[in-house]
Amino acid sequence: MRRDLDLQARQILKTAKLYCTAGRVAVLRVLLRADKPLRQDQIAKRLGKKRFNKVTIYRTLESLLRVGLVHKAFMAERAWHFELAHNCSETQCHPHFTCTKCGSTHCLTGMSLPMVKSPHKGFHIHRQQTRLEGLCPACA
Amino acid sequence: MRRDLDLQARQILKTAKLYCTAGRVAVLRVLLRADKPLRQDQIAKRLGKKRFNKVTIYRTLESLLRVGLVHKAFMAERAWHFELAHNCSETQCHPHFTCTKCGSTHCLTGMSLPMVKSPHKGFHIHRQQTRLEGLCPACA
DNA sequence: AGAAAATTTGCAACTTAGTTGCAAATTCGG
DNA sequence: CCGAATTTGCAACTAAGTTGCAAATTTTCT
Ligand SMILES: [Mn+2]
Ligand SMILES: [Mn+2]
Ligand SMILES: [Zn+2]
Ligand SMILES: [Zn+2]
Repeated sequence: MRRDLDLQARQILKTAKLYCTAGRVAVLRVLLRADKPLRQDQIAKRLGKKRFNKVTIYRTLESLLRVGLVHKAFMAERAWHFELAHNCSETQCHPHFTCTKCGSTHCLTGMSLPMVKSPHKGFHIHRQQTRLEGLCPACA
Repeated sequence: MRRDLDLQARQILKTAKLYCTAGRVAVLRVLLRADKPLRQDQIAKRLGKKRFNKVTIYRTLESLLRVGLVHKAFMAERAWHFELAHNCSETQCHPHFTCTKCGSTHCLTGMSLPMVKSPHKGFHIHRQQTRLEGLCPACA
């Protein structure tokens, strides 16, 4: 049902009041299907036939970020990782688990951690993000 | 008491069985005095008179990382940030707070969050790291 | 539909963080 | 002080991300 995905992407873009362009639809489709945060080069690869300039991909992600559809996820690597924000609440993104052995990363959606409460006077915490390290099922 | 700091750095290096070189002592001194994670260029600046090649600084940090004296802290920026690991437990580094208004980052040492427990079967969590966003006392 | 306005795209050139190979310099252990 | 082990600086390189601008596309207006 890729037609479905396409329609979904277009609908999302329309709702966000973003121009519905080929690039945006394609990138959004990739992100809708992704199960973990992706780098721009990974997104490019998954675009397959539909090639876009990397600048375009970055700018597309930027626009999706701007309207809050996408988050930059917090990885230990050099490059940025992007993912849809739809598994995140107002105050926290779901935790990400990275296996220290095989390097794979998993989104731990569905678990919400207790919100940290400000310990030092005067700090107002709006959002929190947690990264976990350890061994994944395959490596344990 | 900069002589003190120097001696402390040398002692630390000796204990870690690392060659006690000018570069390492200098970088370690900077980190010992730092109150937040620093990028290599920030470290370089703080070295002041004592100039070192940036490659040397990166390699120095690498060696400190190798023996666990230093951590890469988790920032939303492009460049890596380093800090001493002495405010971290075996299972978690202290949380870092970044102000969304002024951009300043604060180490929230002294608060230990409850360790996340693995929700999905098979995941073994060894370490966790938390990043907080909000308004700092000055900006609130 | 057709035209004008607004936005996005590709390209090429650029910036910056971090890496690598290698020869010269430094550190350490005896 | 000597020799082996390690670190350093340099120069060249890689890779991620950015910028300006003209051409192409999408949307809006009539
Ligand atoms: Mn995720
Ligand atoms: Mn810290
Ligand atoms: Zn694994
Ligand atoms: Zn602030």
